[in-house]
Amino acid sequence: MWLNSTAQNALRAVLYIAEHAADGPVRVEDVAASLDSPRNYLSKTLHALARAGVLRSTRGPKGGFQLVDPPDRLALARVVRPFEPAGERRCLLGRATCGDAHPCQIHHRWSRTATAVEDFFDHTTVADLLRHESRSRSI
Amino acid sequence: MWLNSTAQNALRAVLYIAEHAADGPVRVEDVAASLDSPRNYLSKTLHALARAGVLRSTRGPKGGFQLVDPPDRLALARVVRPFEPAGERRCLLGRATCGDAHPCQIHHRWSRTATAVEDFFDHTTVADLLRHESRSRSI
DNA sequence: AGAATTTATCATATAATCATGATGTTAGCA
DNA sequence: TGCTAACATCATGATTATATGATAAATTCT
Repeated sequence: MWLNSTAQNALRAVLYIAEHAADGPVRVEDVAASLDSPRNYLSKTLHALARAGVLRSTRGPKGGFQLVDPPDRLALARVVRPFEPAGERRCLLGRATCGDAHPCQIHHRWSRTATAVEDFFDHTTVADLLRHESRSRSI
Repeated sequence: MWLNSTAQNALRAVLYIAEHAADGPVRVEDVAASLDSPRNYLSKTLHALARAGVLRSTRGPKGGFQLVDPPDRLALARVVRPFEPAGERRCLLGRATCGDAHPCQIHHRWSRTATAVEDFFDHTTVADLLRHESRSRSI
C-alpha cells in the first residue's frame, strides 16, 4: 500500500549515506552492495535525489554522494517525493476535481487519515531514524 | 501514494452498485458508463470482487452485480484488499524481516501511522459513504 | 427450442516500472 | 599528458499493470 520499490531504495540509500557521512562521499557501488540493489538503477535513483537537492554528487576518485543538508533538516518527504507518480492525487477515488470545495464521498473522512500520513513524512527526519538505529543496534 | 487505479475503480463501482441496489442487479455496462472505465477491464475487477465474496453476479437478462452484505457490514478494506500486490509488506523500507521483533529503523514511528490507515479502511463502511452522499448532494 | 441478454474469459496490445550492460564524461593524481 | 576512479547516460530487455476486442457460457423469456 505504500512506497514503490524505487522510493524504498532511495530511503534506504539516504540512510546508508547518512550513516557513513563521516568517511566522506559514499560510492554508488557501496550503497548498492549494502542494499543488494542493482548498481545502475540505484545510480539513476541517487541522481534523481541530486537533482532534487537532497544529495550532492562528485565524480572521479574519492567521489560519491553526500547529503546536502544535515540529517535533522532532511524530512523523509523530500527523499520520497521525487519518486511519486507525476500527477499524484490525494483523492482516494482518483477524482481530479476532488477537494475541500468539491469533495467526493470519502473526502472528509479520508482527509484526516491522509493528513496524518503526510505529517509523518513531513516531520520525520533522517536524524530521527539514525538516533533509533544507534539505540536498537543490540537487536 | 494511495490506491492503484484498479482498486479505485473497484471502490467507485461498489459505491455505484450500492446506490442503485434498489433497482436489482446492476449491469457492468452501466457501471462502466458511470465511471468512464473500460467495460471488460471493469468486468474482470467486479469478478474479482465476486470471488472475494463482496459481490454476487448473475448472468443473463436482468442479471448483473449486487452486494452480498448490507452496506453497513461492508468495510472498505474488503473492497480494496483483492487489488493489493500479493506479498504486501507493511515495512516502509520493504524489509521482509521487519516486524515488532526485528524492527527496521522506521518501524516504530511508522507503525502508529500505518495503523491509523489500516483502521480507516477496516472501520469505514460503504454505508458511511452513502450517508455522506445523500447529505452533501446539494454541492 | 431458440433468440436475446448478460457475465466470464481468452488472446493480445500498450504503458509504466524495474533492471542490465555498454559506453560516455568528469575529476584526481602521478 | 595519461591513467584510473567514479558518476552519467543510453539502448535495450523483463515484468507488471492497464486496456481492448473477440468469443464462450449461462440465464431468461417467448
